[in-house]
Amino acid sequence: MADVNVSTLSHSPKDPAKGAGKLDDSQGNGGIPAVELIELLFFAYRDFVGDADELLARLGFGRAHHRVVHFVNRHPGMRVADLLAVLKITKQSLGRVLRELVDNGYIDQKAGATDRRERLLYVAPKGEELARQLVTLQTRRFARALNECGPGAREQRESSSLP
Amino acid sequence: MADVNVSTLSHSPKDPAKGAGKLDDSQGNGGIPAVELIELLFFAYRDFVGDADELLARLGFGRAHHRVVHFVNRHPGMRVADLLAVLKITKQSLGRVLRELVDNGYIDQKAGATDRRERLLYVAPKGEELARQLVTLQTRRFARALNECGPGAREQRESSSLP
DNA sequence: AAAATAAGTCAATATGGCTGACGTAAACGT
DNA sequence: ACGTTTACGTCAGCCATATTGACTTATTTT
Repeated sequence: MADVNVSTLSHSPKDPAKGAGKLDDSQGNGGIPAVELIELLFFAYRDFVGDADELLARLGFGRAHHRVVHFVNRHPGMRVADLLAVLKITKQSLGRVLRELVDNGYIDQKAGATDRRERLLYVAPKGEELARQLVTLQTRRFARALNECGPGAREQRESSSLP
Repeated sequence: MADVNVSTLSHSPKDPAKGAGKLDDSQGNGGIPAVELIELLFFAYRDFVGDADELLARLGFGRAHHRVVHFVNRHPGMRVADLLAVLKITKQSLGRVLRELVDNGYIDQKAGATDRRERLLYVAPKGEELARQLVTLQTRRFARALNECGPGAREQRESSSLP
């Protein structure tokens, strides 16, 4: 499950990067074609989030719950509006997820001190523990990914996994 | 729409990184806490894919179509099985998306030369043009993101957008 | 000839987004 | 003090994308 692979497809007659355009290297990315960065981001996100998915599924949660727990853990006392702005989803979408987390004791809500319309969000102990486990999982994957990106990683990648 | 922001939330009483664990720095990530990398990946993916979504929506397509066009463009002649392995979805999920792309003339299928059960995938001219446009969009965003990550970017980020 | 493989398909289901409409409580403005 | 705005919640319905399971068709392998 660790295959952040890009280049080794069994049947690839021609391949040569096509007219894809490179990034202006003045910013210091090592002249990597943009297309490769794009793919890298796709694979990173796919694998990265996959690990956590398994743990979450056992609790009956999904990625949406993950994101909420994560950000509330990182920014205790944030308002619902803040969370909406960060996630860039609608309040209706958030609503379901947030309610489940509150009902199951992962997130606590408190009315704001100065403005009592606000519902400030905090992780309950249960939620903090979950956040910790998720971060651990993802940190491990990051460590593995960075290992593979060390010196000589490129050659390694060229000749690994996939079909 | 360029806000890859993390740290500036209006109501954040306490914040101090909590017990999150840093990556072993032996791999040369600048000692950035893992949690920040995790968030960075989330924001990157969210914004990154958002640009393309608009263009795709106008064609009646979604992210799934994007991924297919992208990978087929990158690896012409790949088999359906290869695509499934790369995307890590089921053939039923791929089926619908692929059919739409073929029906609308973005993707061509040819029976394999040696094994005629295989349906080798190629982008049609229409598909190549779409892929080109999408890469251009994403490359632009990458360029912008890298700009913001240049020297001094950290301080900039601390004092920008969000609510 | 039989078995395995590549692909396609039907059907049912779940998740996580969305829009639109509406309700409630609290704060703000004039 | 009253009307407006804000923060949040919720009902209802829609859509895109993913899932599992069962089955078909063609073709290759054994």
